[in-house]
Amino acid sequence: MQRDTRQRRALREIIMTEGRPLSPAELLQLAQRIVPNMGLATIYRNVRMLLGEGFLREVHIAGDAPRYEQAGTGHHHHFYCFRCGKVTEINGCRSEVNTLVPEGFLQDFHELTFYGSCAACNAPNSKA
Amino acid sequence: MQRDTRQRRALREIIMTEGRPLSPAELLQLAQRIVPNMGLATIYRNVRMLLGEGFLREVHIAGDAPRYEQAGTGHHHHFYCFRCGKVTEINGCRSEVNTLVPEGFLQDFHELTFYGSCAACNAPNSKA
DNA sequence: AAAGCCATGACAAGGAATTGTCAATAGTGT
DNA sequence: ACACTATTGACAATTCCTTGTCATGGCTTT
Repeated sequence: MQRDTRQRRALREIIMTEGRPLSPAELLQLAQRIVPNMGLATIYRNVRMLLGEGFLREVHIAGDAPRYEQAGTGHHHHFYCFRCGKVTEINGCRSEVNTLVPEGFLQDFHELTFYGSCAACNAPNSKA
Repeated sequence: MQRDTRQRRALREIIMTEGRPLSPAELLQLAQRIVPNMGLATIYRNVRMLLGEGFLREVHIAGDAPRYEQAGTGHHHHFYCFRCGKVTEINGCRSEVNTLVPEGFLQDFHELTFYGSCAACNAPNSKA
C-alpha cells in the first residue's frame, strides 16, 4: 500500500498553498525548505504518482518544462512572467473565444496563456 | 554574405505554402521532397537564421517541440489536432480575452490554442 | 519492539532535441 | 571558367530533462 511520507506531504502542501503551476525544479526548491535533503528523483516519482491519482494536472507553458498544479480547480488560464519566470493562475474565461473555432473542427478544450510582467514584478518596490 | 541555397529556398517555400506552424521534423520531411538528402542539422541552422532575419516566428504547442511559421501574418491562434498531429492556423481573436488580465499585470501578448480534431480528420472519408 | 517492504537519496544511465565538427560541395563575384 | 568561402551532409557530441538502480531509511502492521 501507499505510504504517507514527509516528502509527499510536503509536495501536497506546496501545491495547495502556492496555487500556481510549478515545475519540478520549483517544486524541489520549495520542498527542500521542508525536507532539506530531498532529491529531484523523488519529485518526479511523486509527481507521477500524484498525476496518477488525479491530484495533479499538467500545464504546458512556452518551451519550458511542464509544470504541475492542483487538479479540479475549474477552468482557468495562466500568466507567464518574463521577469521572474513564475506562472500565475488567471481565473475565468470568456465564452467568446469558442466562436473562433472554424466549421468542422471539434474542440475538446483550449489553453490561453498571457505573457508579460506580473503584478509583483511591476510593483514599484519590486526587487526584480 | 549570405547565399541563396536550394535548401533555404525549399524551406521558405514550404513555410509559405503550408501556412501552418511546422516542427523541425515536419520541415525535414517536407524539404526532403525537394532536396532529397537534406539533413536535420541544416533545418536547425536555417531555422535559426530565418528566425534571426525575422522571416520565421516560433510557436509553442503543448509539450511538443517548437514549431515555426511565417512571421508578420498578423495576430491569430492555433488548433492542434490530436489525430493527425497537425497545427492549423485560426484567424482572428476576441478582444474580450484581454479583460481577463488582472489589475497590475502587463500583457505583452497571448497565445490561445485549441485542442481537438481538425476538419480534415472529422471528414467522413478521412483516412485518419 | 520487530519485521516487512515501500519510499528515499545519491548518482548513474537513458532519451530526445539541438548543436558542433569537418571534409566535401556549390553559390557568387571576377 | 576560376577562385573564394558560405553551406551542406553525416554523425559525433552536448545539453537538459527524466528515469533506473540499489543500498539505506522510515512508515505500518503485528
